[in-house]
Amino acid sequence: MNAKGPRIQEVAVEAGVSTATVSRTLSNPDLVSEKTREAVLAAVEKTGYRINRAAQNLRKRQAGAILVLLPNLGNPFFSQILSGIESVFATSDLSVLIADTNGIKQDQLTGYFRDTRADGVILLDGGIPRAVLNELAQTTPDNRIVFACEWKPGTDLPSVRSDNRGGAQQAIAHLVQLGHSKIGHIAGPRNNVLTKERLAGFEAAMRNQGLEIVPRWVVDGGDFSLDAGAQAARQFIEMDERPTAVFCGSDLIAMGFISEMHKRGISVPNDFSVVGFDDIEIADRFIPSLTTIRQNRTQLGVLAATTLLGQLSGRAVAAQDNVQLVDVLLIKRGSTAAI
Amino acid sequence: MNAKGPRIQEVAVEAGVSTATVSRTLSNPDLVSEKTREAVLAAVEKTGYRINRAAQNLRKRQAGAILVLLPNLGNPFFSQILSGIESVFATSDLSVLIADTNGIKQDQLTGYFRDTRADGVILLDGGIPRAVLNELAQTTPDNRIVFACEWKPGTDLPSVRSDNRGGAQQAIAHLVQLGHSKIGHIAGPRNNVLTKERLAGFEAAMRNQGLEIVPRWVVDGGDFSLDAGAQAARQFIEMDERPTAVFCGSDLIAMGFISEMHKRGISVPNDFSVVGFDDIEIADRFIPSLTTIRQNRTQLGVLAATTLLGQLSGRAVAAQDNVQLVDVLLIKRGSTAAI
DNA sequence: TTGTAAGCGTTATCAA
DNA sequence: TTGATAACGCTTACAA
Repeated sequence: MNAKGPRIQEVAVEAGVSTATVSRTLSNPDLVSEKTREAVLAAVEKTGYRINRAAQNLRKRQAGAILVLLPNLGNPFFSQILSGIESVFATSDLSVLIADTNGIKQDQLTGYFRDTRADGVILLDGGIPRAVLNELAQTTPDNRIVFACEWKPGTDLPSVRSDNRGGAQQAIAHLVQLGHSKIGHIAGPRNNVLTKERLAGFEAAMRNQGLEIVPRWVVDGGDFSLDAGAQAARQFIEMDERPTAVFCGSDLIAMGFISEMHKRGISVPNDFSVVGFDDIEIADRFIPSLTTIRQNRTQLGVLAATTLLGQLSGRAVAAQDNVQLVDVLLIKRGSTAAI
Repeated sequence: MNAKGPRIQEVAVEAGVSTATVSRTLSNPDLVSEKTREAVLAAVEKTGYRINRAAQNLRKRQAGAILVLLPNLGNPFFSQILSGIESVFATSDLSVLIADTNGIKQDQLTGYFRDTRADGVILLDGGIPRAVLNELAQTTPDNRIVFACEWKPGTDLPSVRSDNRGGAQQAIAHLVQLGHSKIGHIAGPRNNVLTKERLAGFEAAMRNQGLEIVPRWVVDGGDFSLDAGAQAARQFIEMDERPTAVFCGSDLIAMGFISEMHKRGISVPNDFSVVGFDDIEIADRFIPSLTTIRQNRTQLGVLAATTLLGQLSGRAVAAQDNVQLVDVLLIKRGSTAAI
């Protein structure tokens, strides 16, 4: 900012007190007598005083901001989590910084901390290199890093996540209930932690139901995209024997799959039952509407933000709260049918 | 930040120069002899020095950040513009702050400036109250506000926008080419500036083509959502005489419309041709795939960011560049067909 | 080309 | 409960 308004000194003069008292009134009103407090507040009002954040941050040795690191800002899935995060910090006086890990270089990334640009970080990217994470952790002694949605196995940083395994199991249970026993899975990106959890949930559920896991029917999506689903559909089409149902690692995969099948004249749910994961907005209006596992993205964001806010105010995360699991919900729609 | 690294003084000692020289080396390398520059850089490397942004900002009387105000962070449309913005600032040393105007109160909003939290603003929300905008403009003498995507009529702030009228005209021309003459329009939210432009484009195109604008066929969507489209579909179904094609104010409206029509046994494109606006990711995989007007959202963000960055470095926006129009593109797909 | 030193606008310590 | 005052870590005249 260029246009500079009144400074604390002017307020002090106006109120007939010292700058220290003005400062106290604004940050620790209890330390000040009611009379002075009123006088100061009136002077603030009259002068239109606004605190200078840079000065405050310098003096308090803080950044006054938290950083949200996303793997892909253009992905609506992440931006909805971001929305939840933002809603929490909107009422604090911390600013929310964002950065996309997509194009970012390693040293830039850790620079965010060493630069004193952020007092804490919310990581939406479980794929962050361990070296970077280590450096982040080093420069933030009190563990001011929280994972949301994704996380990094082998680290003990607090994280907020959906019940991915449970979701997969609900999906399979639903398909079994509809009479399916030949069930496939289209996974997400191979090294993604969500992919692994959902796959593990799928396998556990299949075993529990006494169903055979056919390796050819468990295909690698490569990523969570529409194209991944379309690609998988082509693989299934070429098989001699196909499953009657597939559980997909994401809604986009599911929609890409259905869309490609449709092009080839194969109908969902008549020829194939399909379950997605996420419940993105369009799922309800897709043709057919998509049966899926709903993740509460806003809540993921809100919880992560609340956790970080707690840490910043000195509250340590209790050991049993280190992993906060958010329930998911099976939403039955038109893409699944009895066999 | 708590963990405090080396300060500029330590680097100076290490390099055997004054703090002023270190500062100069880092921000104005040209003012320093090559020999000293190398010594300083080596000292920076050795000590692991990182600048303290708060101190720098205080001294330079700046915020070191720009603010992006979005009407709805959860909306993928906006977050993709945000992605473009972020990519530009990632290489500057300005941070990108975000705030959602959705829940924000007026005084909080202007507070972002008076607080010296941001050196400039990119506004994605044309619906911002004029009072707020005025106050923003007052506290930012050099017009460090840029509109992206939406804008506020009657203000002369720089803006970057898609060619909404042109897009509407392309849509109508396409439908006419397919033999349609009974064409309706499902508009977006009534007071939205994009809605008005697209409606104006629709009307102009219809007149140019010598076609009648049937008032009943121009319906108010209320917003840009799927539900708005579904709601409009119900209205059309009840009509005695219907158009053979509709141009929609957004892809979501178009998909909601198609989805609802499908439920009622009315087929797109056989019974209805539908054109959307935006070309969101799913448009290509929707069933039927959606003919639409593609907006380059990333470019909108990039241009807005570049414009603001220019203003922050003192370059005024040339009068003829005050409105930067980004071309849109008709994407022909499966939701439109010859009559 | 480099160094000295005076702030930038707060907050926190200490004393009153 | 309040006030003086010394930092916080950097940049930038001005001087050398």
